[in-house]
Amino acid sequence: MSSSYAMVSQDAESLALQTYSRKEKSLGLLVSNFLRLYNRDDADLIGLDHAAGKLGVERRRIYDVVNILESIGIVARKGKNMYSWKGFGEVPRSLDKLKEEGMREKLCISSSNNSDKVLDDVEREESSFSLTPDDQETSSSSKIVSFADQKKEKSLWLLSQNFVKMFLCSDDDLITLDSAAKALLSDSQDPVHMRTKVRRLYDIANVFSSMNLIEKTQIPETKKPAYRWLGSESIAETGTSLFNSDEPKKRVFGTEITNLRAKRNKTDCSSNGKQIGYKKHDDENTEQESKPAASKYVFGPSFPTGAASKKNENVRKGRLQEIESLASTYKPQYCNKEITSLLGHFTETWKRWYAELDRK
DNA sequence: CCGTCCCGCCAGCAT
DNA sequence: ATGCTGGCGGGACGG
Repeated sequence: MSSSYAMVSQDAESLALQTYSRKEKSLGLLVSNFLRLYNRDDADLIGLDHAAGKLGVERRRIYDVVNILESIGIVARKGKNMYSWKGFGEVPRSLDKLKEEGMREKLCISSSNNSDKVLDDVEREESSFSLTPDDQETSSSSKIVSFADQKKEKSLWLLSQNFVKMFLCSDDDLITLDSAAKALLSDSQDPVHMRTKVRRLYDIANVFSSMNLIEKTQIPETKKPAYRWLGSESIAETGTSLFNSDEPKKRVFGTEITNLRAKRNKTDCSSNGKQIGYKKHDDENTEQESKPAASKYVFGPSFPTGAASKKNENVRKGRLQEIESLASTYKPQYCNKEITSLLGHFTETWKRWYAELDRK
């Protein structure tokens, strides 16, 4: 049935498929793009749908990003579907607070030691920031007395903060996700819970890594992967690196890629009734592959949204369009050093893909 | 084989 | 009921 597709691009298709890498859709990458998207000027509000569309990912992923970023004050929830951009400048403040809290709670863990039962958890008190001046709220119903917060006991937001606290309060700057999970689970080392916790920690660690807040390394002896705290200076770097450029022309990123418009539909992408109306500029690619650095925006979703792993995929040959959109997406103009290096490995894939394109 | 971790189901709460 | 959130863990991917 869905096999023979007399098309020369058939090979390109498979190549694209084999070129595809999970890394292209990693949370870390998503966050990088997210940050880049909203760090411009005093970016104001962040609409979840807007972000999802712009970044080419499903809504669900935006929640992950936003929850983690909120844990260190980069964004703040404004309301339904809406977050506000606070910026990196807010991070040091948040970190200080977190450190203070952490010290107070003495939630730090020790490196591989029988832990004393630390009844961490959150108390039903506190947790009311409400700071954030400006806020033109109608000054009414703005005090969430925070009751029944038992739900967020497991929130990514809290986990993220606790993870940060560990770095801020621990004497040892190398922390493994296992130790973190163990510490955050108090003591019950139930393998199942541990596993789940670690899974979440991976997400958080990836996000912070992509922000250069922490760095992945490994413990000299054990060789076990661990994370090292880098601090907010690194973040500042990321944030200030584009202090001048601002936007030469308000031409944001034409990332209109296969936007999964439908809410939570699943599988296949049926009709992508969108013709990618990319900016203008010819930029017919075919030579940018010689410039590894400055890889800018990374496309989020893989081409055939669901064809990659689902069964009922109908090979659409609308790839051409996507290719074009991707080409227009690639705009070598911003050169963030750290991000560039961060995306170094990714750039390879990028280039290879272009090479393939060219061949075709 | 195992460390990572993407994906999206679906429970809970809000509207 | 519809829509927004976001735990949670199956199982695919990469080394």
